Amino acid sequence: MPELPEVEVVRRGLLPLVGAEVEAVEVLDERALRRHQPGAADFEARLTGTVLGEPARRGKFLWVPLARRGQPEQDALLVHLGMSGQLLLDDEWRPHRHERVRIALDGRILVFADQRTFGSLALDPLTGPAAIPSQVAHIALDPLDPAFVPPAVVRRMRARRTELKRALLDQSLVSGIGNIYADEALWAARLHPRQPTATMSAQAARRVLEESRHVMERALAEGGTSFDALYVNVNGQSGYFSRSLTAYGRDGKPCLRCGRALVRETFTNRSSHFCPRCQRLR
DNA sequence: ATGGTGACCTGGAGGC
DNA sequence: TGCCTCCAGGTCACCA
Repeated sequence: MPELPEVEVVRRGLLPLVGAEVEAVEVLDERALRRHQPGAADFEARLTGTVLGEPARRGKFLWVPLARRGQPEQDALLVHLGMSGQLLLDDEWRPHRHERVRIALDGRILVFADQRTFGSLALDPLTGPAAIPSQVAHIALDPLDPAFVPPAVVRRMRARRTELKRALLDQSLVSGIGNIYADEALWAARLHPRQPTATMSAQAARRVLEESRHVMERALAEGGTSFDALYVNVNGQSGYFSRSLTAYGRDGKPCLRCGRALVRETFTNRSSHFCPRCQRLR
């Protein structure tokens, strides 16, 4: 499932396309444009003829600024991979399972494929001094962003009256963390997923943010995580990182620190995997 | 402000 | 073998 590291791998895979001009766009499944209200015809018409700028990312959102010849960048091609989205870059077109959108640029083909169709492309205006797509404006900085300031996030986190895992998954507090890396970071920081944020120490809050950054940096170094081969990076090569997981999906297996069997609990419609001995409520 | 739930989807796994 | 139900995930809308 694409979380921050996987999205960053895709962003890097798009770098060779900077300066490429979009020659043709074909939307094969309009559900891939759920974030683009005006619809497929508008998307195809407005994307065609643009020149790609340098891809950027915040959290799990990825975007490519678009320029028209002689005009400044005002819009971006926004990409959210959702659960199963892939961007595939090929020298020639070949059919692909779950293919939703095809973009031809400078002799190459960029394919957006997405089995579960939770992902979406969109054309979105760049807004504000930071030139962020409007749909990303409410998304907080992620732990890998150079502008990420841990003490500020610690303050905001402890001011909330909610549970820690809920806070980690709240993209308006800190972005890029999904269910997998949340469980990994909580295990590494020895914190219980249902720890109330209001009663945790500032030190504990700093620790879990640090571990979030660390686990995602490590995943990035290994090329991203994948579980069911749905996730493929921009060149069609599968990233596979699951052997490095210490908590997620390991319920019933021994904790790698203390040996106690990890447990799985469901809340907020999600599974949490944690060690009942190492990760106590405080 | 916060929590809870459902909607959006597909296909793999497991039960019978 | 086949049919059925359940489950996974991220985001957002909506209601309490």
